[in-house]
Amino acid sequence: MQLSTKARYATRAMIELAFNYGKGPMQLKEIARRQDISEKYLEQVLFPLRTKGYIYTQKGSRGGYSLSMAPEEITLYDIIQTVEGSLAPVACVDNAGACNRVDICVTRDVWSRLKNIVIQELKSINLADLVVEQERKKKESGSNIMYQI
Amino acid sequence: MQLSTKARYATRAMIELAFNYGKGPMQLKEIARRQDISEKYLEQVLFPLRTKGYIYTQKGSRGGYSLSMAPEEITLYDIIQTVEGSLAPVACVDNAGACNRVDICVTRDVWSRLKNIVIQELKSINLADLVVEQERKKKESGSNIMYQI
DNA sequence: ATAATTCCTATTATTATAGTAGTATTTATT
DNA sequence: AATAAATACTACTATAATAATAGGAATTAT
Ligand code: FES
Ligand code: FES
Repeated sequence: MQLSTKARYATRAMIELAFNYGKGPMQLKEIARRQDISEKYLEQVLFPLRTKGYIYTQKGSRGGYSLSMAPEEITLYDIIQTVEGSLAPVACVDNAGACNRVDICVTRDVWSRLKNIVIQELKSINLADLVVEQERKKKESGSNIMYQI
Repeated sequence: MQLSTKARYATRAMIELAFNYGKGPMQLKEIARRQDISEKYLEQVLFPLRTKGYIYTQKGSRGGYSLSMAPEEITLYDIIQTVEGSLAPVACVDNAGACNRVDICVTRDVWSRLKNIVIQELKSINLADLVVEQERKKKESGSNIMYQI
């Protein structure tokens, strides 16, 4: 039940973009540097977020990444689901064909509920929430240090 | 966020033992056969459940496995936590030293809540619940077939 | 004594994750 | 038009975790 680093990297990068929202494109190199993530790997991690339309990329010189909608509109669920795929703890929750006796299985209902409550929780948090919370923590801790997550 | 087969095998085996509760020891071979799990692998999977005291094993001829407490007293959390270890989606939730800026991290709180709601859900279901539900499903489906999960 | 069982340890195989590398394409700037 | 700086794309490699297999030691009812 561990979250993949892919999901964590994507979340961290998206928070960077949320901080940068409205300020033009931010380069991959910069995101990777600030978050201490391999550039090439981050590139692959972010790719599906682009195809799903959460981020907009501008190619060429002075290009970069930016959110393609307001931070309020992007939830943690959107991000994690996009890079991790389904949040079902077992395959048959999404695809009944994956197990051979789904009609009589007692745990499937449990896994299904589990999936739902996780989704619900992740949907309840958007990037704007995280930015606000980040600012609050920064102020509270008196630290002006670059954040890292 | 996939559940390991280890966790699923353990759950299935424990449900078998719950069905067999009060009827003496049940052999590993029998559990493995009914659930179509490799004997040798299941042996390893069940081992920690014994050391944690959820199951009692009798060695030697006519030996076998049995629950060491009533099915009501064993929750899915007990089983899964025992074989999978912590349910924290990221390491720093259990061990603040795992990340370097836990004081200022905004997602850590999210992961922590996620862990808690999953635990709460898994704790709410015990083996007796599953046995009852299994019987109900069997009756409802009119099927007398050996169950499989 | 024997047969049937769990206990223990080591090894291997398989899969998924994480990371690296190199080239192609696009675009702002000069 | 040339150049430099960026993303896009594809392929490969390394690492780690999971799943499975194997064989013998210890125990116990018969
Ligand atoms: S039917 Fe898939 S876990 Fe039971
Ligand atoms: S401190 Fe561990 S995820 Fe942020």
